[in-house]
Amino acid sequence: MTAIKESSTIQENKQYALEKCPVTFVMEKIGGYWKPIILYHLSTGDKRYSELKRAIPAVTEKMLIQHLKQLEADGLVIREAKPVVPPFVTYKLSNAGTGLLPVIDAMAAWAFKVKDGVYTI
Amino acid sequence: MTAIKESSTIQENKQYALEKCPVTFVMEKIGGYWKPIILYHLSTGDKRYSELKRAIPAVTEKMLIQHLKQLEADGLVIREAKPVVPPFVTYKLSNAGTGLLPVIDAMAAWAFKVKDGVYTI
DNA sequence: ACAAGTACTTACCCTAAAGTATGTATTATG
DNA sequence: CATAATACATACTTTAGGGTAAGTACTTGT
Repeated sequence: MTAIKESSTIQENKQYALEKCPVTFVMEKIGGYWKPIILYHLSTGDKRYSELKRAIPAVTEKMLIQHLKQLEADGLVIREAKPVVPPFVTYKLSNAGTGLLPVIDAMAAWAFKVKDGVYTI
Repeated sequence: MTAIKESSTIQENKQYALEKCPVTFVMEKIGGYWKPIILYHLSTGDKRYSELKRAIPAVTEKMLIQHLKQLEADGLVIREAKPVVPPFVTYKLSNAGTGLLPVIDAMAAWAFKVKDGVYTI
């Protein structure tokens, strides 16, 4: 979980943007290539780690858990581990995570409008 | 506008995500620290370049035009330049850009819910 | 005995995004 | 004659994010 230099303009600006801009706040949570995709896959119900891995073949294991851990730390997903062997771990959306689905939907709606040429870009 | 290496895994994955995931498509357009903030400032009406600069003091000029140019290239904002001197350039939201406002609003709504403790994260 | 499956972890590298600093053209104004 | 104001541009450096590759622990199946 890559160390961050505690004093860099980029971090200060992130701080500024986080406080000033709710959108940036959301971006912090669901930004990155994989988080939205993970969220999407969890929106249809809980999934095991290995299920997610198979569902998103292009993601590396490092990226997958790294983002799962971040999503968990941000309270968007809930991890449940059964103390068995081989391990049995499932991930599911929390209330906050579920609350993000309308945002995801609004984004998807806009994306499809653009692709359907509704907006003559 | 930083040149991109045409063959790197990161670019291939971005491609994958762009095709598979409408959310990533939106992220491409409004991701980055400054784009949402710029969009937000333009949501209340057109602004001159210098007005934006003053309205967002933490952004550097390089970042500001770089993002404005990208937003323009993506058809989200429209640039209008009057051929006078000193230059007089205004930026405003296009239809597509305006179409994004509901997304921004949904994000803001979620962010405020989180901050108000609606979701016991 | 050894591979396979599970859910990770860790060390190292590479690249794209962000930041710093300075320069450009044009005209008005003191 | 020099400075200010406008809207940029550009060379160079830094940093955070993403990728590669390999290893860990524990058990079941062959």
